[in-house]
Amino acid sequence: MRILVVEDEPRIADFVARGLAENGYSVDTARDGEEALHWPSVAEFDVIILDVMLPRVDGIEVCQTLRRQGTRTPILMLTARDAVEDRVKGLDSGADDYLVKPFAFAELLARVRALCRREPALLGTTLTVGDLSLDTITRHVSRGGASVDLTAKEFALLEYLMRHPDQVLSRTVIAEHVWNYDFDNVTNVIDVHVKNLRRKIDGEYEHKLIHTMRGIGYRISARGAG
Amino acid sequence: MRILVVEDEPRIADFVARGLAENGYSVDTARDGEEALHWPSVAEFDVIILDVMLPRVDGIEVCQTLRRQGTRTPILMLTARDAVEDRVKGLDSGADDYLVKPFAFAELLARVRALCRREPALLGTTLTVGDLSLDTITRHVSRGGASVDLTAKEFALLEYLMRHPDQVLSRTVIAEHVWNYDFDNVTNVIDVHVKNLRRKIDGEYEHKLIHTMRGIGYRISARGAG
DNA sequence: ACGCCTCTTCACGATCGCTTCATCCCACCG
DNA sequence: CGGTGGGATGAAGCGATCGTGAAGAGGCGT
Repeated sequence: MRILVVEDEPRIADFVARGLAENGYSVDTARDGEEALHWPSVAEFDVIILDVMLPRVDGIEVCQTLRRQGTRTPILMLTARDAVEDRVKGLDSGADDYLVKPFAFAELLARVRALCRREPALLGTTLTVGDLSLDTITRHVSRGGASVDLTAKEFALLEYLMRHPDQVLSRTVIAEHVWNYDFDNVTNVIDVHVKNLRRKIDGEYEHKLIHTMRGIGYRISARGAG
Repeated sequence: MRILVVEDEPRIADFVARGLAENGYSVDTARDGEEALHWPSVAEFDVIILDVMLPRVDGIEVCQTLRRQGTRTPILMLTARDAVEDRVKGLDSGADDYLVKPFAFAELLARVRALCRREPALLGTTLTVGDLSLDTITRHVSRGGASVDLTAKEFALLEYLMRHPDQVLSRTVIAEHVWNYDFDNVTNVIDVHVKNLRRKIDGEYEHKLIHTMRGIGYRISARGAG
């Protein structure tokens, strides 16, 4: 899950970025509204966290612009504590939720999770493909009852695949969601991680779940072909 | 449904009590923390609404005392709007939810309803993970019968871990609950305390309970891998 | 005021996993 | 059936992260 944090104050930006990274998100940051709007493929983020008070172009304007461009990415707005108007304006401008500064990180995390959950209508924290299951909160992964332990990147990759089952995901798309922007797409990092994932989850099983679509990308599916 | 409202300001107390009564709740009120604690059979309420700012004994203290006495009644805490520390402290001291003043009555009502629906099994007195047990009231910790003595921070850390077994907890999240809000997240205090906890708890045992999830955080679990 | 205990800080070494690279394998093309 | 290009694989480098010992800072009771 990729998140864009738009925040001018470095301390807060760091605090948020680090916390999110620890919780398995790929994070990019922008220091002002203009930078946010010029961010390449801004639409590819899964969530955008937007401070209202920004130099140059303020958060509400950024939000409006994004919505006008057709971006549907969930936006979480950070507002000053006593500016009720901002909250209203924020929601009116197309934000999905707001959080009043200063806030506890656990609160931010809870709201980000809620916003992520929105897309896949699936309730609960567990993703399932065949006999493979992955709990997004406890980070527990098991296949056919046997638990599997994964590294951070492996988990992020598998989670992304499992959020889009039966769907062919190109390397570019995967890179965009599992890695952050300064990703060097000439390497075969993804291939290597896929290989390691396979060893851990498809390893000894007859019935493979991760499939290669030559020249296109990867697909996770309980069905064999398709 | 019986509700205890603890609030010193008469206007707010009246507003809340009256509104709740109109919605079919039986309401009692206390004007300060001391009165609240001396209320006969305080445990018999279905919900307690507690202002943080109270004369004599403040809300957080009341909350802690109640929990220490083994009261499981859901507590909704009313906090001032800009006091993040209060929110965090409130939740840590055993409150189930909080509401920032000023609030809309409809919101209060919604939260009270949510708390009534909740099963009160949440705050048992002893937490258990494998052969490790921790009593939140007596503050007694033992592993496999042998008692272990911990320092205050170690206890707080272990309690927090044990309240979320099998779950990976990031340092940011741990810091927020075990330390207070102005925590410097560049140090490795958490690591050090984890190390000391391990020495006391996992030390000589073959079967380790505290696991490191590299790049993510820590997890306590009776199962080996997670 | 003193000493003890706990919490915190710091520096350093060990470890782990992400990434890179070279090489091998295989599917699909003509 | 052989060539080609994309994918798989194993190993190794390196940087980030974690564990650890020791020492400083601060609080508490005696």
